[in-house]
Amino acid sequence: MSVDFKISKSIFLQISDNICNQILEGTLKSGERVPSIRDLAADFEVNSNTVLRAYTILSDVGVIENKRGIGFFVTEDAKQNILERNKAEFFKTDLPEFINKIQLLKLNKADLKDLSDIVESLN
Amino acid sequence: MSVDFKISKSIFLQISDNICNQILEGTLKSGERVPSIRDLAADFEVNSNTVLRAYTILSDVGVIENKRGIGFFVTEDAKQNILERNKAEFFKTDLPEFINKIQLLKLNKADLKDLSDIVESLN
Amino acid sequence: MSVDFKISKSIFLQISDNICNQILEGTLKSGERVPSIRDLAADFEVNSNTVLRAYTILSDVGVIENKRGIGFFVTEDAKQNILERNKAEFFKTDLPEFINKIQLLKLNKADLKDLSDIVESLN
Amino acid sequence: MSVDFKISKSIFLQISDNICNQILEGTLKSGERVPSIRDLAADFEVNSNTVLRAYTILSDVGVIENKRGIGFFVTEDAKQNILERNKAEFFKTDLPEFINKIQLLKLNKADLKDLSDIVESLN
DNA sequence: GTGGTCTAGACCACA
DNA sequence: GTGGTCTAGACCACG
Repeated sequence: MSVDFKISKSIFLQISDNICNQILEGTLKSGERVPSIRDLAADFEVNSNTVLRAYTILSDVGVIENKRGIGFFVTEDAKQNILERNKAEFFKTDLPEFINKIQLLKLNKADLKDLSDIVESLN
Repeated sequence: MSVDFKISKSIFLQISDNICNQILEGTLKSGERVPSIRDLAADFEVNSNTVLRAYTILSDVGVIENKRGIGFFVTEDAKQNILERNKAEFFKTDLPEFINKIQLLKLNKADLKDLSDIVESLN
Repeated sequence: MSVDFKISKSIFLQISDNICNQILEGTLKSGERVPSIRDLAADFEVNSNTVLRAYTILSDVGVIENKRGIGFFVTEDAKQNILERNKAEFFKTDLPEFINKIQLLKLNKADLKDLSDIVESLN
Repeated sequence: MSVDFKISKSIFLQISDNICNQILEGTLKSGERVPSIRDLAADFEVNSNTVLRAYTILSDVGVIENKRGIGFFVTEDAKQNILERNKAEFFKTDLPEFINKIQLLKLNKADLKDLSDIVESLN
């Protein structure tokens, strides 16, 4: 695997996002072991400390947990945990900022047709 | 004025955004003088170098212009200028990311009712 | 049995403490056989090397002894032995640290009523 | 300053404890700047990453906060914050374990006279 | 000057 | 084998 990291965001955050997304998508399931720090560092071609940092953060927020000497495992409530955090962040920050931009830029309905269509197609 | 800067974004960028927003809102009009670097630094309780950096960027993109010895002034086409830049940025980055988040978080119509209402009320 | 090990202390130490406590409580008596390494490893869901390490330590300090091919047994003077070691450790380390904490946290008599009652009820 | 760190505990934890204790003692007051990472690293003769780690933890728990480009400062509610955390930990873990040890070791009143005296002298 | 990120690598305890 | 700590040092953005 060769991964391109964005320059605008810390690598360790991109790694933790990557793990979270795999959990949300179902690629990684509760109880499953995530790759060892060394393996993931090799895959991503980064320093193992960088992966460790990502894993430490995910541990702190209860998405993965360490079984000593064995590795890190996805927690039971990882998925829900991630969704809750991300939703809270979305409604607190992303949505207001987005609405603010719409109004500041004086966009019109036509500009946002794609968005409307997508929202309309939701449950 | 006591301002809370976000940790995730450079202060000088937040300051230049602030000026741009004031121009978009009409608080600052073409031809008007923007606050002196010293005053704004005092207001925001930041280093004056930080304000200078924000003003330099705004000068570079033609939103304000320096009249030596007098101060910085909002250019004639500042508003238009900002709108163009921000719109391009919005459609290239903000909108796709926003849509992506909606889908990752599996939000439903009800979650986004506020947004829909606002979009619906546009021209 | 499913046991929660603390993260702050080695598992093998927690296992040896567990055995010692059972001896102090009388659950395990002198001359009795302690669980086989395999059984205990299965009970605790740990690697058998980890149990072996705990047993090795307990053997070294004369709390259990190995009868080759049969298993580990509680020694005659296990209880006495443990008490002496633990008391020495208690007065040298635990008690001073505990007192220090009481003072740092500026606790009052009411906070420590439970403790006082227990101490008062001793011989 | 030459500091002796205990081998049984991570240096970065001992550093964060050290800062907390200075705050509890009043040596460091709310709003004051804590030493720069580099300075403290030099004082303690450790790597600056080690100090950074200590400071990061203290930031995460709201004991200090970063003013970008300037340094770390003790938060308004640092003292209360530390006391609350430590007290919660004390009543949840330290006290029960301590009481448990008293009983397991079958200590008597005489053994704990010092402790009793200290408790008795509290408010 | 400040802190923040990342690397390379040593060393350790633990399972 | 696993992760955890620490070091030394480079490089960066920011104020």
